[in-house]
Amino acid sequence: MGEPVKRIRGVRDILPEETHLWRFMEWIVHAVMSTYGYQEIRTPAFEPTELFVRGVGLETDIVHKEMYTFTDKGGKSLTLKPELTAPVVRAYIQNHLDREAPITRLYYLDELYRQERPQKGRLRQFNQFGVEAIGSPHPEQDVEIIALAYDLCSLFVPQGLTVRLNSIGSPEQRGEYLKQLREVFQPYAADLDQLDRQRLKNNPLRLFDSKNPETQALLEQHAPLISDHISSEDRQHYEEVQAGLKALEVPFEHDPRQVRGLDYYTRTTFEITSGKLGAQDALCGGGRYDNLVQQLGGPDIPAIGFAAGVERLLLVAGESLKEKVTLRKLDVYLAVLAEEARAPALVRAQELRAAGYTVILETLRRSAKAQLREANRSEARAAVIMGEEEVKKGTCTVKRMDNGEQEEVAVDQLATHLDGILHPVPSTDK
RNA sequence: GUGGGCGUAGCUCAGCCGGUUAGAGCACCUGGUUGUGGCCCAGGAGGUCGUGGGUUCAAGUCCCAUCGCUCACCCCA
Repeated sequence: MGEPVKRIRGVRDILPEETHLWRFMEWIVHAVMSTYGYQEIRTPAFEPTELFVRGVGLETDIVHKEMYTFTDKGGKSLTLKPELTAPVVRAYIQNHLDREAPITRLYYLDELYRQERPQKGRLRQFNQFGVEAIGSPHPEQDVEIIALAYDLCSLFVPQGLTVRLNSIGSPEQRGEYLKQLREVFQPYAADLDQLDRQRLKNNPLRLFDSKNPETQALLEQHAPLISDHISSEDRQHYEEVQAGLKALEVPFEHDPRQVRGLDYYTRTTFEITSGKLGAQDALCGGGRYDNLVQQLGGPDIPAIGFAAGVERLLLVAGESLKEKVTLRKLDVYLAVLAEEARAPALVRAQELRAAGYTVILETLRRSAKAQLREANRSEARAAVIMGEEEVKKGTCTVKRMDNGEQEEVAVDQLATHLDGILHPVPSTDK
């Protein structure tokens, strides 16, 4: 036989005890998205590698070291999608959605792949839902997107969410800001640890991500804040976003140190974090990307979007979600006690299913005791028992699993009888 | 790629300063009922102690290596 084949690192099996939570979450996402007028888009699992290099940015870690890239038989470099904004924008451009309407509201619920070292809240294959609103440059669009993200996350995690908001302005001003940041920090370069010295050299914005308390203290004292160095238009935009969120009573905090890892962001960036999640505390992240559509060869159209991590939300929602989501109980366990009952039992099972009952049929030829135990274990509301006698008489024995009462009924009365047991007249119990 | 923690039954875990046939709880199976569940009682099955090497009279236990899982760093949802 040989060794069993094992699951590869960083991926997960989602077993029946959990799949119903996934279905619940997916259902909610579809429902809420449609109340906001967003429509679902599905893109391929893989794309030309170039899409991510151009869209996400060559300098980012995602492109740099996390992509599953392979060469197909034609020698073309393909990549399993590590994020969804670039593919959605590609699809938007390729299908000329910009010519259908001046604004396009898309959402997705999809699977991504990144070759990282797994840890809590981070897998190599994972799911995100998110939206891309392509067309509007105005702050009310930002507000709507953030409100939508907050709405959706709150439905799963009602407590302890924080919305962190920042504006990183436009690329033109950013160059100037980075220069300043570098200059201010240069004198302290020798005090930084190796990693932060690298950051100072390559991408000083990343210094804000440092977990080194000394670096954080230096930042506190000396670093200029990016939100103080944006253009007056950008500032105006940011203020209107904040005003809009206040009007909607979406709680948020201005986080001047928030810098996001993807190259395409402009102006508004935001994050929803949980605190109960360990080191990977972001449930949701997003922002405006006014230049991406053009950068990927489309028209000059502004856009904004977000993505939320399904696994992370489930991790935080966990137990409380399990209490909320109940499974439909099994109606009937069909026990077969004699050889001559096997064929008629198959027929009964199909009839009951056609009538809308959930039915499990015994196929292991076990003893009566074992079958009833199985009925109990599977939490069936009733056991329908068919043996020698019943077949002879054209009846079935129906046993209620809650109180043990049983009664023999004619085959043509079976559905009616079950109906009386399983759907009792509504009483005070809920 | 780097660092820490952990690998003993299907699951959760005991197993002392190395010492005799490696344990418990849960789950599973059988019986206590000619064809009747839960609770109880009796019994049963299930283990290359992650793997390989070393030290020793003797290794689940000590040492080395290796693989796996996990948390964290980097970075992100």
